[in-house]
Amino acid sequence: MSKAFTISELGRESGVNPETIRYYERTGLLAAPTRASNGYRRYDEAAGKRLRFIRRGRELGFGIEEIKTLLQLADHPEQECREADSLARKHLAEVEGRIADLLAMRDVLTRLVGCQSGTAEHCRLIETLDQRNCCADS
Amino acid sequence: MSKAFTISELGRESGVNPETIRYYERTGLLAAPTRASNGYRRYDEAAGKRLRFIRRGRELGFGIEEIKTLLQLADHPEQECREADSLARKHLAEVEGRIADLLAMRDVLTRLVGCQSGTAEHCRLIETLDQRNCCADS
DNA sequence: CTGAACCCTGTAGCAACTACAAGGTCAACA
DNA sequence: TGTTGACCTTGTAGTTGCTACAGGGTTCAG
Repeated sequence: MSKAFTISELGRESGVNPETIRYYERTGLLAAPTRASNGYRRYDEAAGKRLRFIRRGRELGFGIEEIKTLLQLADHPEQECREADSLARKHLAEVEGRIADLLAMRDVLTRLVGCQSGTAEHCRLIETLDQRNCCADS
Repeated sequence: MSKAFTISELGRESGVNPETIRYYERTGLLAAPTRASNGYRRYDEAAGKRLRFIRRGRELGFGIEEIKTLLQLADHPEQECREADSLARKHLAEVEGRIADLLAMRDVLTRLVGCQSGTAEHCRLIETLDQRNCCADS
């Protein structure tokens, strides 16, 4: 009925490389598929859908364990989605924290690049690392 | 002449934990110090300065190998600082790339949180992961 | 003299892959 | 028919920057 894929076909179709697919199987994120008579993995459309779910979750920065939870929720539509929402909130807070850290780095780095000093002697970057309190707000 | 520190004193003084200091020594980032008669590492002020340099570099997001290069430059003030500058630029570009990725994640997540659907059936997050092309610009 | 708080080395774990090595399978082409 | 090349399999080790032991030695205070 539904088309069967080899691991590399599944990979191409869902944008995940085959080694990563095997890794997801090892870690229990993706169920082990049936095997062809030669031992090759055979995937169906449902596996593709699941893998795309995983890829999108990764693109949003969710970790493997978080995605496992989300997959469980997706499999049980009658469950409350409060858990998914709190997971998303928690994750959003982390993302915002990382953004803040990176913005602080960017600000300092922006001030440091474009140094015209010929030698490292008075290089802005080196001086900053060497003695100044580069991240102070004073 | 200059005060000697144990590894934990050095750690407290420079804000790096002792296990990390040993790790930096193993990877060649921090030179192996002299040893006391009991085999304990003995650090001097110079080591503290070097370690603070490393910590600041890490706070700016530089990798270990990059910091090794920067330390080399700091040790040779007569060298051209062009290398430091190009390293900083390259790193800044990476930081900006990561910021862009995280901002995109944040935008999507912001739209997804606060889902009021009682069940996972129509949960915004689950639906997004499940079938929608969450990152499309269409 | 006993216990806490250090120190040492070496190894293993984390996240999320990625990259082999060493072999088996299969389809196409000469 | 042979052989080439692209796939598939498993298992293991590497990546980055630490962190966390285990299993021992040392030092110091009470």
